[in-house]
Amino acid sequence: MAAMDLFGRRWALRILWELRAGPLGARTLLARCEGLSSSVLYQRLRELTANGIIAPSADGYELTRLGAALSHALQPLNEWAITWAQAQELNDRNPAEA
Amino acid sequence: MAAMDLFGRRWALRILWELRAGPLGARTLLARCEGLSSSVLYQRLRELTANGIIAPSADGYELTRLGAALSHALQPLNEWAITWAQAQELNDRNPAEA
DNA sequence: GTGCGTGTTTCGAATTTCGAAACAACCTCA
DNA sequence: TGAGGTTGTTTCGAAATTCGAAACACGCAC
Repeated sequence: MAAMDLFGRRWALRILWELRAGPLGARTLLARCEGLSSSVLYQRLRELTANGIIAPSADGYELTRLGAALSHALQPLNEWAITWAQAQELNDRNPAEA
Repeated sequence: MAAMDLFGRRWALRILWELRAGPLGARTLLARCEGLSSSVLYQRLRELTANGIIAPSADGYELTRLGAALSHALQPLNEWAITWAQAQELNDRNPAEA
């Protein structure tokens, strides 16, 4: 349940998503997440670090072993999101068949 | 990306989690999610309904076909959370080997 | 030293969430 | 009929979170 609390915070999932391919610096993360403010970014970075999911490295922040496993666990969610987006498009075009 | 926005809201994932086994009424959801306030619950229920993930039924709120697929997609995340919780326990007991 | 690119913190304003109370609709039992 | 219980839902002020922009610190090239 603690996981739901951790990820039920704005930008937490998104930050993990951006880090899945490799380490990124703080300002790069800010640039990639449009609408994310630096104050919240550093709050999330602290939380994720404290929970052993990411860690600071020479190239910025990177996923730990746990974080990498999480990234894999998030893959099905990503695939679902794609089919979900398609369903949304259909609904927008033809709201009748809800 | 819209999915991250939807789930990056407090209690959204938890509500889905509680509905995975079958329909639940609003007051039951409130009882199961300690700390969730009714105002936020109904906000989430509206959002999830608008996005075609849940739907009101005779027995309360239930997952739609899309919602059920999402529930499956969340399974790996749940498994990860278990190993994560174990790692957290270890760290609490022996913070040295971070 | 000056200028630039980072990492990070600070702070007031805007938004979100909490918490509790309330209203409405139903059902049951006298 | 109506008094009491259960559930669904809305409202509203207070507390917490997030935004947005500015600032400080540090290293590096010129």
